[in-house]
Amino acid sequence: MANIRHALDVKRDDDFAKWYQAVITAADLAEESGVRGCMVIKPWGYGIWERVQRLMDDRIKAAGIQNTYFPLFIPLANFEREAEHVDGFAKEMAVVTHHRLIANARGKLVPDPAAKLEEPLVVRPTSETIIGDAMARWVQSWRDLPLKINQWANVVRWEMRTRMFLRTSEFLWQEGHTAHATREEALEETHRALEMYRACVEEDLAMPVIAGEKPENERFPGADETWSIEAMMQDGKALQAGTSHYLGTNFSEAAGIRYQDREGVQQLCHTTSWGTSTRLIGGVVMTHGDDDGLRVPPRIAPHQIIILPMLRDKPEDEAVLTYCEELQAALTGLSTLGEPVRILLDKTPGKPAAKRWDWVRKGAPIVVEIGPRDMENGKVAMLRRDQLWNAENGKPAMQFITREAFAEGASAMLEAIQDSLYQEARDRRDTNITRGMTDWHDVVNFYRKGGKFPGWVEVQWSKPTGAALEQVVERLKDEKLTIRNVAKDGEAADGTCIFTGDAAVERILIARAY
RNA sequence: CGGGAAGUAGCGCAGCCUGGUAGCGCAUCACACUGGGGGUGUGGGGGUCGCAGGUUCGAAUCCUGUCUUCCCGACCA
Repeated sequence: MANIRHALDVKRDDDFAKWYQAVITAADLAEESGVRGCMVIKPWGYGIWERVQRLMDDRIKAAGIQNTYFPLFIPLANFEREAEHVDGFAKEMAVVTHHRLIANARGKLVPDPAAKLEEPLVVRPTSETIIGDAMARWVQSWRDLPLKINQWANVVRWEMRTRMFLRTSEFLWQEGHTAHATREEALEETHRALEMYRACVEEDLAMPVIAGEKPENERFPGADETWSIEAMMQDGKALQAGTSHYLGTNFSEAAGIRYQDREGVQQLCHTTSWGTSTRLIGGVVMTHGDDDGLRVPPRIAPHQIIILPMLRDKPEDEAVLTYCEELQAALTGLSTLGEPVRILLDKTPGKPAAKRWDWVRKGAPIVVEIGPRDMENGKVAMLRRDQLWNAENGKPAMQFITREAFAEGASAMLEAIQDSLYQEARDRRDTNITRGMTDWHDVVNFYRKGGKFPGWVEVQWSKPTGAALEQVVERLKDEKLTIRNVAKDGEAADGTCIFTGDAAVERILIARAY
């Protein structure tokens, strides 16, 4: 195989964490802000987020859920009403205690002691408690149910250790909140949201996931059930890509969300909440990125086709540009993956070759380069991001095809790229879930000598609770392992528990995780 | 929050030990050459050395504090 000069100087195999940072910089997704754990999301990164938002929002609305907006600040007292919830979040909340600054003796601005808030305000880490208040006001009768709302917002969680996109102090997300008359209805909604996430992440982000229920110790604070979608990153670790919670009547009791049923009796609502965040972008990087930067699945690419005129400050430039504009016109109005194709004619000044590598690093699905000779021959030079290299000569696998043929095939090609990115990720995941281990020592050895890509292990267990579960969690923790979830469509248990030796009741996925 | 490392030009780094007011590669700018393509040459531009104090005639360099980042833990949708 020929020597390839990759667009990044860090390789995934050499240092995955460093590579991840390099992709974010090279693809111009985001940068550090100087504020602890907070990032600036740059146009290409935010453009991808806007696509994710758009596709997710369409699905949310299609499910009959309405968007709302609730305040950033939540009275501290709201959190005190649900014991488990406050336990879960107390250690990571940003609190506003003053509303004015004043210059001190040294001329420094400090919070004005006279402007101390009677009751501190918490910067929302999640909005169950304030939305619960609204639900209590809005729900009176069985006729008001179900109540289904969503909001797109920023939230703040004061994490000890942050990582761009994966765990930032402030992040962007959507949080859905619903209230129902019955447990059955609320559970149905919990599963509907989970399935919506699975579909969006697999179909739109081309990121295969396992949907399933979290064990008791991994539940959202205050939830009766927590379900998640888990994705396998290219280093074999798991990323929780979305969660959906059945909250029982816990938050209804805390906030007084009650309705009068048909018999005139007061009943507590059953509520749900579910969320996905900008963490998904980190997942896209670690799922589809390669040694040349990012590869953006066409459905979430802000631009799917980049037309790059090879301008050289020569008289024929104008004709080349016209030829490019004709191509753009021929492509405009084409539909791909159910939407109008998104094309960018990149006329920005700069050396064409340098611009090409910028787009490669950003991960635009298709780049077409057009120079004077292409124009003469009626052709385009096309580069597919998912088939970047010619392995024989180590050069970019440029394809020269007629402009008409490109325009005709562009839509199908984008669909093929979307599909191939998904298939590649799914194959990697499927071949890296190891099943059938029945002895805990085998799992320990597997991860201790597992090399760079141990992947996940599926084992059977007896679903212990309480202290017995704590023991299991400790054993896992010693190996830096976590239980991801119990796959919803997984096989039934038919053996013994790998931890206790009792009869197994279900199969769990074990992995190292982000 | 504990242990470790680091912060010097857009990116990656050297200089620090043995204080004497900054340097390299890539990127960038100008010009020339080149022209199926991340090219070549010449010449430029850009940095209050994270921030704040201190020691000193003099601090990127030594000391203290602080903020930020990365790695390992603990914690964590």
